[in-house]
Amino acid sequence: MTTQQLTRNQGLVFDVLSHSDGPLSAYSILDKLRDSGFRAPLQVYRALDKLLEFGLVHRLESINAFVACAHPEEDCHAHGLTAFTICETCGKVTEFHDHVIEDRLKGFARDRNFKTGKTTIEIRGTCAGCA
Amino acid sequence: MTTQQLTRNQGLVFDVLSHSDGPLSAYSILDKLRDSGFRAPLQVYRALDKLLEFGLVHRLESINAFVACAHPEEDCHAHGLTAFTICETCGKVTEFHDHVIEDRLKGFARDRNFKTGKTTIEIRGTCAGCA
DNA sequence: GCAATTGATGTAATAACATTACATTCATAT
DNA sequence: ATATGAATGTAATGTTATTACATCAATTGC
Ligand SMILES: [Zn+2]
Ligand SMILES: [Zn+2]
Ligand SMILES: [Zn+2]
Ligand SMILES: [Zn+2]
Repeated sequence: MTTQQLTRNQGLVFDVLSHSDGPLSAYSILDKLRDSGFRAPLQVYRALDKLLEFGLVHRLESINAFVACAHPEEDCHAHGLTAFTICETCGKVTEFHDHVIEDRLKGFARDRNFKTGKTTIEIRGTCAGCA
Repeated sequence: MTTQQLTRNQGLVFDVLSHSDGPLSAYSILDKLRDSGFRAPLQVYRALDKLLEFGLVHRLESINAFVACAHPEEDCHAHGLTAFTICETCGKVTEFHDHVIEDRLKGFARDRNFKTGKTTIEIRGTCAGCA
């Protein structure tokens, strides 16, 4: 999936997210898109659902916010597990992939016959710049 | 912290959570405590804040719910990082601790001078019983 | 062409989750 | 007894997310 074949609403939402320097809530995305004709939360949530599906956007569960993928040109899903650091001071989000952690979690799930769906790894704290 | 020195509201909330077979939202805890005199969400949230602080309860960020710690007699905070599997079918939650993952995340944070606060690891999927 | 299907959109209403603000009560330490 | 800090009661509000229903657009099969 590339950014080319997005619908208008999906493209607008992705554009807002990828030009933001931090994660945004669905409602702040909505506010930024009022001038583009957005009127209701559902317009944002529907676009986000698709962007998440395409791997162009990530949802940060611990702060109820959304962030553009750090490498949307690749298929982020293909990287396997994605983990994040989230600075609680400046909002900066860093995305990373760790195969050791991934294997470890896979092993734990396999040992217990737990069928893994989506996995969340989020570290909240303070980034180097804000320390 | 043991369960002895809890206030009335904290004790009631902990009791509801520890007798539940799955995680509960703050509002469903509230509903279960109406007969005990609870009237407002804040009564639940305040008790939960303390129970989280004491390490008697965990918050599941990805489902906006709370669960009693699997080993409240020990100090769960002392175990370091806590990770969860969450069955999306039956709601069953399993808590586990993995030092390899913990060290790996610590290393990542240290390398980037990221000061770690709270870390969330949650695997949503299907448990063995529901497969 | 034209119905049928599917995916996307617009809009309103509502549900679910969480916090702010302020007054009061309780425990306990001086 | 009184000052302090912790806990509580209550109402109002703020924030996040979904349901329901109507409409529109692109695609497919005939
Ligand atoms: Zn990504
Ligand atoms: Zn920062
Ligand atoms: Zn625990
Ligand atoms: Zn299950």
